[in-house]
Amino acid sequence: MSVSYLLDTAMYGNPARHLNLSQPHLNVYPSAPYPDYSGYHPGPALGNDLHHTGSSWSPGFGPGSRDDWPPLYGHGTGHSLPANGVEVSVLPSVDQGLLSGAPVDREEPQDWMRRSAVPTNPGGKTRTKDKYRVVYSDVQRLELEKEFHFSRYITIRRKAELAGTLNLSERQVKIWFQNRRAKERKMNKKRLQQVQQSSSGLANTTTVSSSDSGLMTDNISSSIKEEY
DNA sequence: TTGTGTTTTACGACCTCC
DNA sequence: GGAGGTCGTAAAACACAA
Repeated sequence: MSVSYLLDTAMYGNPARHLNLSQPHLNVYPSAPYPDYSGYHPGPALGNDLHHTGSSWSPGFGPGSRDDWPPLYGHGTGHSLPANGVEVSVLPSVDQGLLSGAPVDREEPQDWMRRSAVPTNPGGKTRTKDKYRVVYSDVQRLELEKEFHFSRYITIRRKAELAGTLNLSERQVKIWFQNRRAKERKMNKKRLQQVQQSSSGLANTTTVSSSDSGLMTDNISSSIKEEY
């Protein structure tokens, strides 16, 4: 099980999300599954709880060191994880049907506990040798991907909502979107190069004018856009 | 195992816009 | 000047072949 599976089966099969939100990006779900979401391959140990990442932060990573870090990172959120490692109730604005209806793999409690090894961060720095970065949970990434599908650029309001919902800081959400756009550009570039390589092979046998090749590039670009 | 390549968070530098 | 954008990069996390 992976997020991509969830995106394919649950996310796109349930386009009626955010209907209760005043979001400008409506009716933007593509009919086809998102083709570029291929990266992330969580292993069986990856869970769907929203807390294992948060609990993996030492108090030094909490609000004391970063203003915009959610209280989650300071521990003591008061949440108790159920046996299946998922606490859906922490996603009040998230599509509950998605979370409850999709056949999500549940990791064993010992898995998220194992991944929640709490580092110490006496210096209070953002990056330390102990914990350079956290790994977002499946649910967090799924919701971020869903939002990214809605819009490549998240609004301030939606960013705040998502941050609160996913127990991430707004900064984390912002950076996630930046990284996600970078990933998309990288994939588009790669795809374009592949197509151009194959088309250059054709150019050896058939003469293609420069204007035609430019048109082909435009077509490729438009086709890529249409995929979103 | 382990070595290696890829992906995922996170940041700094720099730029643009308001 | 602050917020947020891209670009480049560091390093952890992960996948996988040998």
